[in-house]
Amino acid sequence: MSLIPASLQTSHAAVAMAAREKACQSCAARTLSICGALPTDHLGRLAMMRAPQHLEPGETFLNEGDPATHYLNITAGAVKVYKLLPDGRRQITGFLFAGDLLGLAFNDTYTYSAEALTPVTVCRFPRRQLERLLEEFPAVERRLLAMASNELAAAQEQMVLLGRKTAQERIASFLLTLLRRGQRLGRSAERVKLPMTRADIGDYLGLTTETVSRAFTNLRRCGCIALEGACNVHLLDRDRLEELAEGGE
Amino acid sequence: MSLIPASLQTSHAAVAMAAREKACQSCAARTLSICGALPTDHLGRLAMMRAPQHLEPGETFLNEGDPATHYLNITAGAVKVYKLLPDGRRQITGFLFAGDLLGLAFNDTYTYSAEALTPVTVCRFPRRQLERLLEEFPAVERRLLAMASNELAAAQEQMVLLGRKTAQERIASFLLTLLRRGQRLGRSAERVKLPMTRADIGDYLGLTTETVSRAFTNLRRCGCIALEGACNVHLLDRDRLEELAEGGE
DNA sequence: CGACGGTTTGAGTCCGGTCAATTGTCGTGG
DNA sequence: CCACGACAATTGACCGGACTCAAACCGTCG
Repeated sequence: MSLIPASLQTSHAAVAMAAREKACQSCAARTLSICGALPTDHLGRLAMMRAPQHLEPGETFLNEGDPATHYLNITAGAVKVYKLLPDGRRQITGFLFAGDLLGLAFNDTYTYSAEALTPVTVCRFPRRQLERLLEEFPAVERRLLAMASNELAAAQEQMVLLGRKTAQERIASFLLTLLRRGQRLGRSAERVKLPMTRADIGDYLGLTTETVSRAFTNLRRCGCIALEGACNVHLLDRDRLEELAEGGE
Repeated sequence: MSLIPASLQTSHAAVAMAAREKACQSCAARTLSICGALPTDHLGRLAMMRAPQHLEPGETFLNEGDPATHYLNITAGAVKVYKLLPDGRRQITGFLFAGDLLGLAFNDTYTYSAEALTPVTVCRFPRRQLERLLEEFPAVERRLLAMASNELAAAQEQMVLLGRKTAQERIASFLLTLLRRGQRLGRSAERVKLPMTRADIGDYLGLTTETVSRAFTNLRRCGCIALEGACNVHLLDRDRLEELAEGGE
């Protein structure tokens, strides 16, 4: 069964269409996280608004201060979202992965920049069109509200981390958050992949590269984790890590 | 013109009704911030769901971990919202004032506690009822989504503060945020009232009481602010304060 | 292989935390 | 009206965790 509306199926050359359909089916599948119970044909319509866009690691595809014209749905890869101070200090406000939506927090302009960490695919939804869709399907709006609520709760958790936790606790919390997220997507229960650099982790946790590295070393020495290269973390003692993350002893 | 639906007007004793109507009219007026363009009679219905509730300073009226049964609209006074770590470290995630809504970030249980800073009035809206109303009036939902978006943007700004700013910059930012908020409510453009203690400010900005106090003293010495008692701040040099807040020199 | 970027480790410094004492503020009651 | 007590705010002295600067190490890729 095709997800593409009939009206579109006949309006393009068959070859281009086939490629496009393939791409957009996967886009549509990922887009489920936004659409919830949206009828299939409209889901297809949403996914068809734009062809997915591919980005290389290091590409900045969204700039703080630019007019906020699109919602972006990450359909593959990992992304960092950050804000800068005039003197160059940087705070990463979040890492996004497949299924995440970018554009929930906005005004007239984007209030953050976004950069690909790995090869990334995104679907760009023009604000106007999506908003028109919202009027038609309140269920989508409900879904967006729920997502925004979750983001808010996560942001508040991050405030606790940034305001009150030690370096050690921050790293432990960070690893556990990534682990939980991975588990929800059906990944391993004890292995975490870090697609970002130590500097990125530092900018996310309010630390420096060096402090991040030292904290990893400590966790390794105390037997909580094992590092397999710099980017693969094996969580050996999750319970202990949970304690450390909340300041238990 | 009464805001109370006719069905309710006849279902209670006249005397009780009069008092209740008076209380709820003011509640309804404040509730505008949620309802936007909601038809008047339904706005009244929303406001009537519960009589406003009065709270004394220091009263905790919402506990992290309790089942999330209500949305709360602050109609008067000031409130602090916070999260605790097991060992008692505290992070205040926000200060709320008249017109603010509590309950946007939730799951099954509240993820934060809330305590009155001053005498406070709140309107409690049962989740279920409000959600039923949302289905009837998508405009309200749109409004909630917009509020959540703003909260998210503010939360991200706070992450920059907590992760990357110095004590001095945090205090300057804090004062300016309060000032802007006050201005939007039609208050003075150069005076800020602080209904919270230095310890509260510290727990909001990720600092200690002492550091907060020292930062105020510095700002006073460099001529940016004047303190009139501990709770009234006169912003003498707003431009300089803006520079300090963003790390300009 | 060597070059380059990222990571780890070490040595020393500093901002903000801790502990302690003093001052200020406000409400109460003599 | 002032004295008192309680609590908040300020100030000072010292300390320590995270930052800074610098060097060594590692893995990847040409």
